[in-house]
Amino acid sequence: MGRILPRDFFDRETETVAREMLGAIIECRTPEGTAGGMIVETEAYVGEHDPACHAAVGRTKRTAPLYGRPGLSYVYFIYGVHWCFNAVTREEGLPSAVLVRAIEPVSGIDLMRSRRGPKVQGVNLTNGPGKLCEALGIDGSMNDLSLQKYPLVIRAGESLLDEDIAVGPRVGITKAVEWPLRFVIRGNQWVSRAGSR
DNA sequence: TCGAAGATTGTCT
DNA sequence: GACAATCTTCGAG
Repeated sequence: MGRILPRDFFDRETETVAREMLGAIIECRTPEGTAGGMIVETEAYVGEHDPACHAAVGRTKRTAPLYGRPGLSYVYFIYGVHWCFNAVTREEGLPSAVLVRAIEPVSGIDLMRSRRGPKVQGVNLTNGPGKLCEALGIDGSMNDLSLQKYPLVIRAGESLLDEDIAVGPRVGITKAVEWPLRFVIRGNQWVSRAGSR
């Protein structure tokens, strides 16, 4: 298993971090056990000038971690049903983050299956922001934590070539949808398909 | 204090 | 493909 990505890794251009997070391993340790997966899909949210970013409406109690140090987690509850996990990037005062939209299970797969339920099969285990959070056991208690220590860490994975990475418009939002800030591993079957209709 | 909207998912048609 | 579920946050009254 690779080294834990240092805080410096996140203290760069958000698009760069989003691109290089592909292939990295996210690992979550809970009392029930440890589960981890390779990141195969990310989206960049780049500050107050990005109308789709939560920070576009200004600093609130909810978006406070976005304004914090690079390398923090930002976990938020959406639609009253699902959690979404982000890694905060850039220096303090510039609120941007990378949304992890899909992972490929690597470890603790039985644990993920038991959390997601017996009916869930195949790629449905983790091919969406809400799904991967449930599978890994991420919830509100994981918000605003350092990603350099447990329970939640991101480890270096295999390095990818440019031709392994596809860039496209973001998914599931209503503002600035056409901005090419979505990064996926080309051809990976675990990539989320939400919104690709 | 109330109403509206949201970086989604599961289920039904 | 369409729609409901369900909660947190924000802005208006």
